[in-house]
Parts: sequence; structure tokens; C-alpha cells
Amino acid sequence: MKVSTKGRYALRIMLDLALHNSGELVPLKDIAGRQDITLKYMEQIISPLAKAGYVLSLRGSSGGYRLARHPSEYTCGDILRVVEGPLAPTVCLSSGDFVDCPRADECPTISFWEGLRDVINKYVDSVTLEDLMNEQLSAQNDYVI
Amino acid sequence: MKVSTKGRYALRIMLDLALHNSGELVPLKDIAGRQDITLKYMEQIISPLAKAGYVLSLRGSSGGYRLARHPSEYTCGDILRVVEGPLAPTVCLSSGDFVDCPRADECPTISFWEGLRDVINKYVDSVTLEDLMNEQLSAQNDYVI
DNA sequence: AATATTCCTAGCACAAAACTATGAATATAG
DNA sequence: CTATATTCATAGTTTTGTGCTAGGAATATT
Repeated sequence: MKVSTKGRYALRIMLDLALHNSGELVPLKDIAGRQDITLKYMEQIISPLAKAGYVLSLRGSSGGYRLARHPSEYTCGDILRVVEGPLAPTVCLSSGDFVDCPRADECPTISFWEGLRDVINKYVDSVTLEDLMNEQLSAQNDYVI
Repeated sequence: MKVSTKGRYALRIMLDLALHNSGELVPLKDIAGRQDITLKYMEQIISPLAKAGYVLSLRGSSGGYRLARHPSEYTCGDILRVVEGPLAPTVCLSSGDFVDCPRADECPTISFWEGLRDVINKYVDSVTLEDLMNEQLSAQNDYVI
């Protein structure tokens, strides 16, 4: 029941972009330095986020990435699902309809797992990138005072 | 974010025991037949459940397992945690206190993950083995009628 | 004594996760 | 217009975990 590093890193990358959201492009090298994630691994993680239109990119010198929307318009669930796939606790609930399992009809645990899937998704969709930003900013204030 | 087969099978094994809870001992071989799980793999899965006192066992001919308590006294969370370990979405939340992560203090996502851990555990602890039994039994009735 | 079970431990095959590596495409800067 | 800095695409590698298989000891019943 663990979220992979891709999911966790994706959240940190998006949060980093949100905190440096001046309108200018932020090169991955900068984020890599701040977040202790290798450049090459980050490229792989941000790639699906770019394809999903969550971040905008420009190549070449002084290129980089920036958010496509306001931080309040991304839920953590949005971001996690893009890099992790469906947030479902079983394979039979991952592929839209329960194609795989021959026991699906009579399965006494399926509705339990559906319930779990639903509370997970409801929760991760209740927190936005902006919420994480505020968390971060208030923690910094605590530190300064 | 997947539950392993151990967790899923553990639930099915416990449910099978609950549905055959006549007071007699049920040998794993019987459960293996009904549940399409190999005997040897089931042995491994039920072992921690026996050690946790969730099932009682007797060796030898006409030995087997039975539930230690009434089905209503097990939550799905209880069972899953015994075989899967802590139901936490990150390693840093799995080992009691966040020992591992040097970033824990300033981590802006930790409370998000704590929230996720909490909703997961709250949900899995809200469903009991008896609930699964009722699900199963009413499904069977549907089928018969 | 034979048999049927749980219990214990080790190993193995496969898949997935977590990176690393190489280099092409492309935009800017000087 | 060349050097440089970036994204983009793809493939390879290493490590870890999952999902089982195997063999046999211990123990209770028949």
C-alpha cells in the first residue's frame, strides 16, 4: 500500500513549481538542486505531467517549465493519478471494469475494495496544490519566528 | 497503491473460516480447494494470523484452524495490518515515528500523507468480517432466488 | 504404525521500482 | 552563426519486492 517515489516526487516537483510561480520558466536543474532528485529521473517524472497539460515547457537555453493553471486548480489526486495510474487498491478495480477476475460476480470483498478506492480518491482530491503551498509557507514562518 | 495478494488472500481465508465457523477445525486443504490458493502459500499467509492469535490451530490428523473470536470482532484493518504491516502510504509513516527522512521537519507533504493514512485506516477499520459475511450470504441468496 | 495435518525455513523466478545513460531536437545567448 | 542550455525520447541497469515452490520437521489422530 505504498505510493511510489514517482508519485511522491511528482507532488514535490509540482509544489516547487507552485512556489516559484513567477511566470518565468523554471529549469529542472534548479528544482533538482532544491529537491535532491536527479535531473534525469525528474525528466521522466515530469514528462507525463507535461503530456497531460499540467505543466508548460519550452526547450533550449533559458527554457524550463511552469504551471499551466493556478495551484488551486490542481488536486493532489490529479497529480498522483497522472504519474501513478488509477489509485485503486486492487488490479481488478484499476482497469475501468473488472475484466480480469473470473470471480468478480461472486466476489464478497469487491465492494469492500471499492469503498477503499473511493475514500482514497475522495481524500486525495480534497487537497489542492495551493493547500500544500500554504502548509509550506506557514511552516517557513514558524521557522523564522 | 496496491494491496498485495497476501492481504487479499488473508481476507478471503478469514472469510472462509467465518463462513465455516461451526466450532470444528477447518483444514487448510479445504480452504485451498474453495479459494483456489495453493496450500503452501496459504500456510505462509495464515501463519502470522495464528501468531497474532486471530485463529486457533491444532496439528495432526483432523487438525486445522478456526476463528478465535466472533466475526464481528475482527475489522478488515486488523487482518490486513497483520499480514501487510502498517497501512501507510509512505515508508516515513510506517515505522512509528519518522526516523528515516532527514526532511521530515520541513516536509510540506507529510501532513497530506498522514491524512491519507488516517482515512485509509479509518475505512478499513469500519468494516468487519461479519459485514463481509453478510455481503457474501446476501449475494448467494440473490443467486438462489 | 500410518496418516494427516500444522509449522518452519529456505530458495527461486519473475516483475516492478528506481534510477542511469546516451543522445537527439530545439531554443536562446553571445 | 556558433556555442550552450535546455527539453524530449528511448533504452539499459540495478535493486527490491512479490508471489510463489520445496523440503522436511513436529505433532496429533486414526
